[in-house]
Amino acid sequence: MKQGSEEQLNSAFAALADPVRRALIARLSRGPATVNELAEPFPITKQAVSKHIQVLEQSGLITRTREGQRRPCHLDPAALEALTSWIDTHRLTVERQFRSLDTVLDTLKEKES
Amino acid sequence: MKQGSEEQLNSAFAALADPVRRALIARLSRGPATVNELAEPFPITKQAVSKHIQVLEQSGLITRTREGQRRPCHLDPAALEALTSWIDTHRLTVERQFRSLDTVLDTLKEKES
DNA sequence: TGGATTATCAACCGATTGGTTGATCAACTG
DNA sequence: CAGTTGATCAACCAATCGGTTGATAATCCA
Repeated sequence: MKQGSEEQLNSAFAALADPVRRALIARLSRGPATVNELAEPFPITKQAVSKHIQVLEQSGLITRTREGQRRPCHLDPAALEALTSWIDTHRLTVERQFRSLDTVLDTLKEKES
Repeated sequence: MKQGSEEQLNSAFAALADPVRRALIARLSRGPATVNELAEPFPITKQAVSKHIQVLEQSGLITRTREGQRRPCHLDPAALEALTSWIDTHRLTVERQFRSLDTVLDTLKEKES
């Protein structure tokens, strides 16, 4: 599932945009689980959940192993970290920019008095 | 644009899933800009960019002010922070879980020897 | 072997998305 | 005032999305 980092961000953010998939992530953060286990709490078909899981897998947010007929899902913290990293870069940039604007305003105020 | 926090996450993550909108975010992190300024680098129509901006505004990631006929856009760092907060919660949970699994494995290994 | 369990594939459907063109609105400027 | 500029609205289109049902594959178990 190799992708450019741009496509990684596309698919990972898109994956998180769905509340069902976010609930799956939340569940998997507490430990691996199979499709049936993951599907159980939802009022939709197992096929629909299976599709959601494939979306998560393709985005790199989860990985899957084989255990006989089961395919347990595991959350990948590194993939999550890549997202916070992108967001934080820009958040910090804008916050820095705000702070330097504050400094300018403070300086002007000082000159007034 | 009041929404439940669930819908906030839906729309904010969906907003970040598009590379054009992420580029707009990146641009706005370096300071406010108008629609025309934002649209200039893109090979799509100004109307399309205007739609992207409306998506970003609805998601709460940006806010807009009035300056005569211009509508400058401003990036909201708090909205970004809400996203990293959600992601980090689950990332930390799964990392904690990994560490405790490691501990169990180490304990087993010790018993072996 | 044959039946249950786990999971996916395939085809389809309605809604949403990202883009277009053309018209319109609102505010500045001569 | 008329013309230009900044931005949006409206209608449309192809592609994607989230869901369904039904069939199929693969593994386990008795």
